[in-house]
Amino acid sequence: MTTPSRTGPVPAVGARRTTITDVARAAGVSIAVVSYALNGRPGVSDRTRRHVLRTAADLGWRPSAAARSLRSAPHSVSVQAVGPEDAGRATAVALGLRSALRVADDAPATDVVVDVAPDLDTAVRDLEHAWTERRHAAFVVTGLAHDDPRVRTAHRDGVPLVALAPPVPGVPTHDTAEGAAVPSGAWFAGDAEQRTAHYLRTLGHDRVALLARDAQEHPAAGLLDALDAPDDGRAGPRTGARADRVGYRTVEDAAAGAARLLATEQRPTAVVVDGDVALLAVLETARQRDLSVPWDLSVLVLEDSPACRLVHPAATAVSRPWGELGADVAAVVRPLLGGAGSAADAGAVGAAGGSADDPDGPGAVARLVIRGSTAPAPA
Amino acid sequence: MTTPSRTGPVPAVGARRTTITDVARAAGVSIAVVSYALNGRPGVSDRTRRHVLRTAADLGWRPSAAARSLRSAPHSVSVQAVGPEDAGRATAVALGLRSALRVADDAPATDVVVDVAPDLDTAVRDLEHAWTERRHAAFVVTGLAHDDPRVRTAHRDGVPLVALAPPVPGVPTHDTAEGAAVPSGAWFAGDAEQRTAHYLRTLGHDRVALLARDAQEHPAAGLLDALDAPDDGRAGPRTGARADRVGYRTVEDAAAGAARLLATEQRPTAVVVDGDVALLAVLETARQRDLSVPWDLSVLVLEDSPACRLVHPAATAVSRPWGELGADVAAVVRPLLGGAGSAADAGAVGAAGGSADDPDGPGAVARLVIRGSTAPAPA
DNA sequence: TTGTAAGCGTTATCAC
DNA sequence: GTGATAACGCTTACAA
Repeated sequence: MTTPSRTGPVPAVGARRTTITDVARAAGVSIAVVSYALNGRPGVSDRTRRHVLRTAADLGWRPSAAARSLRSAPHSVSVQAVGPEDAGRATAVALGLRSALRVADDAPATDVVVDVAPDLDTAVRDLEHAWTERRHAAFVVTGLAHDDPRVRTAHRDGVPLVALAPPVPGVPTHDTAEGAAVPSGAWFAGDAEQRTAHYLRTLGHDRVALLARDAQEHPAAGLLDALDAPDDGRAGPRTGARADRVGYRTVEDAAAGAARLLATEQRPTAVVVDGDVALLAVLETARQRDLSVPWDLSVLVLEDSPACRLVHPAATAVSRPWGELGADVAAVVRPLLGGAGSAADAGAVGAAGGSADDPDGPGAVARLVIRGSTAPAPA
Repeated sequence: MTTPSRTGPVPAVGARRTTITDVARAAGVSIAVVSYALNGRPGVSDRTRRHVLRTAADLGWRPSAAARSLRSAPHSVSVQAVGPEDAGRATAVALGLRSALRVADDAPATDVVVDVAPDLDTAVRDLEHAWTERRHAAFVVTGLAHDDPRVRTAHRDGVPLVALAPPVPGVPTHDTAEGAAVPSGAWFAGDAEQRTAHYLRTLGHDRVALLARDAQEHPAAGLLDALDAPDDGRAGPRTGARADRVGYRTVEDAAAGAARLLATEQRPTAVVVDGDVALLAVLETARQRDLSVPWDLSVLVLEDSPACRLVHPAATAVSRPWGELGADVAAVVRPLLGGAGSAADAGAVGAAGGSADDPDGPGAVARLVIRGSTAPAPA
């Protein structure tokens, strides 16, 4: 496999691109043979195949994404990010997905792109448009808002949507029971909310506050429910801890919300925050009020980050391995890519999704990383 | 312009997509007329045009990106992010660019996608591949590494690359002098480094340390140069402040680096950090050593963020308006989009880029936001 | 003003 | 095992 020139000759600026027709002519075969050889399909002799491959490399041939997806299904996957806050998650998922999708080094490139939408409305339109134009083989979303319109839309139109989120009531999951040919549905990403609620309850916190961005994210909503409900098995005397929610939009909002939260006499014994911004706001406010974390106040973050490890005390956080979740998505998405299987293979998606009715969902689930910012509630 | 159904009928799941052929048949005209009408080109009577547009809307027609870019240039722009750290920047740029690119509400969608690469090598390959496949009309990169291979590659292959970064020595800028038909080159994003260096020098800091990620980013490199050099005009007695550089890769590295930096007797009077992670590391270390910021130690951040406003004291930071820079890119990129002008319009790029030889580059430049973390050097 | 037809680069279905 | 050839959806001469 010694390629004479690294990536083929430099394509001259204005030059027409090399097509399989060029390769066919140069190799002295027909374009059909070239197509077969290039796609690793049977029906070509090994000698011819090698010759064609070599010629293509020499000529610096590269597939045309447009022409390819004109005939067959597209070979790309879109990961959607809603707003700048979502960028980290979407990026991590995209990286995990693309590394899992790569099989050979120079295999028919399945590319993973991130679609970044300013807001949820735009995100919905992006999704509809991209789908009706069949721009991508599959769509991945991560930060599911409460009753997210994207899920409804996708379900209605049959969009191959993979939602990386806790199960959404009323939306079909990837289980075999459903067995739909279209993998639209929600993916379980661990039961971190339940475990978090249980952990806080075990520590004796019964006044818990939630400081989270205004867009109602599901993790937060799930946590509230879990806190309000009595513990699963042993419905002991302790009723659910009462959790209050404070929303914020801007950085200043977050700081103000934290201040308001800690000002009251009946201040919470634990504050759950949705990310870095709220974490820093709470820590700073606590410092100003001479509240010691974790002894006077426990703080728990719903999305782990480098900042959680750098603040003092380091923050207990729910760590969602977005990269690994992205990698898990590869299995669901692969059958949809025009590549090997034809459209008749769509049924196989049900099988791939079937691995998800493992109670823990995909292999990688959210974990609660306990650090120094949480302690038993003050007496 | 009252569209009967909002976005047209729901395309049935397995159904073939509606093509201009369908529209033509339904409207009782030829496909050429439909194409002209849909693209707002002259040569169709107003009556026919309205009829066609209406029919297309009724049928829920959407253009096929693949088919379109098979003939003409693609209508999409790619913004590249290298690694998770770059995600925020790239996302902001993409959002600014796409909002600036949108003219009408349902105009021929130019879409902006983010390509996220795990590392620089992959990024270079991504760029080469996407370009040779003519997947996008233009490519935008933001976090230029020192002597970034992407710039060289793009220059060599004639890739329409817009680099949002300080000027790179040896790489042609978007000035009219160059006048190349291909807008490959670097874009000026303000002289924040010089101003930062000047500011620190003015405050009397002559032992400055830089704590930055190992990938040599240009902002950091530029700052070092600026600090080492004597002040521009008045080359007074004070020689350049000596700046030392400490690199980090992981979060733990950053903390260790901060500790090492502040442990020495001859510790710097000011530390410049490249982002949130390093900022928190330095602040926490300072707190542990009972160093008061800013009186014992000044801290300055090279990339503003919400965290900079939430820590105490709030951190002085260079604020780069990536969203606005992205919007500025729209002017450069527009002529490249297959849309209105033909390939002959390529020369117009020189004109658009010409606005960049305004000494400040694009309209939006980096600013130094002075907050509470910087003060005169201790005596 | 409108219709016809020739591509664009690939894949897939035939014959040979 | 290989070679023609017809799609795919759209743009664009050029003809009517």
